[in-house]
Amino acid sequence: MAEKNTVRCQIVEAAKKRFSHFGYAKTTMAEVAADCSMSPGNLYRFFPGKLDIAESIATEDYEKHLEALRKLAVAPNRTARERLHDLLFEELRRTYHKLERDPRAYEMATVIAHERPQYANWMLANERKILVQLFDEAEQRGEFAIDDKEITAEMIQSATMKFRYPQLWSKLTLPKLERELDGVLKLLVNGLCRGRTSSAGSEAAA
Amino acid sequence: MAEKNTVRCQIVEAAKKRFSHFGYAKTTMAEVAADCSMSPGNLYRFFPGKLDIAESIATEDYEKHLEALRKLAVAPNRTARERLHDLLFEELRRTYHKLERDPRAYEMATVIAHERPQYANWMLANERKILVQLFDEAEQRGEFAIDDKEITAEMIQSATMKFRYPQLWSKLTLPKLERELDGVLKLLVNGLCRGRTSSAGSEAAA
DNA sequence: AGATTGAACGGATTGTTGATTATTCAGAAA
DNA sequence: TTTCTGAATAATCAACAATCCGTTCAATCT
Repeated sequence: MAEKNTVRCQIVEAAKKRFSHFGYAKTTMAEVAADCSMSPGNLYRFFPGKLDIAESIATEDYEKHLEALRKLAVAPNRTARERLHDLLFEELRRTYHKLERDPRAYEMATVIAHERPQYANWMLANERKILVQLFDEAEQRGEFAIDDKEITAEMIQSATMKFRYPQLWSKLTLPKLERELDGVLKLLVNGLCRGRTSSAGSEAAA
Repeated sequence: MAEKNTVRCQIVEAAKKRFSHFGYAKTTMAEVAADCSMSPGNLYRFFPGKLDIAESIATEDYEKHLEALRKLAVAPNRTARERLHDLLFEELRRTYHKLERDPRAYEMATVIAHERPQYANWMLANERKILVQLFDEAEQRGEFAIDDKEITAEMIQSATMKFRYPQLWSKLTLPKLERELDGVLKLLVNGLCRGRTSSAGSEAAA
């Protein structure tokens, strides 16, 4: 990813600096080109447009996140329930901290989400694959009983939507969001119906 | 509600016509006043401001909705699960159709949500009361086993957030939303854990 | 040939100005 | 006195001009 195509990388790095310092809108293609000692027109031999540079930056970061999620999904010595917990919390915390720390990230997320609606779907689909894998394993171990794993993964995503882009839909603090996610997860795992009161209560949330 | 304070009512009715015909922004206080044969200044003896007229209209409509929900929550000859289903579907369908039918409603919802953030919380709290009542009954009948009903109601609202203001957060069609809500509800009721596969499948969704 | 430039195009954005409108309040009507 | 008015005010909005910037491409360089 960082090896091939050095010029592309140079452009991405220059843009990364500008975007995070001045924001996406306030950065011009001419500036990025100048940082790379080339003409604006030449950028278009490497990217179809400005937005694609932003997408490239976002994707690079997201791939790291995905890798972290994959690790959590197959962590040894953890129950399926615990691993599901870890996945959802990692998702919440990463997004929360990213938007908290860097207000520019919010701008980029908004622009990409608006101009490339499919991008968010692609991310969801990636994470669904991880969930399905987790469910497969959980079923073999007899922890979960799931009809259609792909559909179930979609439902989990539906139900945890509020925690995926936290500060977009509420002004809640991270601790409050964590408590809420923990509650939702407990419900999703145990259900409302009378049955196992699953001795394991909520895990540490602070 | 419609009896006392005839002048207030007259104002609300005039505003209702204007708002739904021309929209909130394109309606002026002077026009509403003229429709009531009074001066603009006089409106302020009955409402603190323009937004409060809109809120009044919204609340009047919402009270009807709440009443419908209360009825569904205590419908005889229905299991708790079915009543929960009815509540959530009524919520989804009402909002969906309201925004579908009348683009002006979308404008008003947006303005109120933006200028009066507490309004949405008030609505959620109202509906939580209904959920708690439903849970109380369900527990007595042995259908659900719930620790803290108030918290559980919050979690249900969290998990079904996507279906509360449907076209705000997705471009899905009503049938797709209904299928998804059905899936989420099934998960919330039964849980992921192996246990009862609850012979009752999903109820009619189309 | 292929790679690169930078001036030129047009769509979007910004700043400015003038008009509109929510809200107030001193005073007129009842 | 209480109820209402409508002109005054300050904030917002709409329209227009000027500028900016993403993108293209004919010309230049290697």
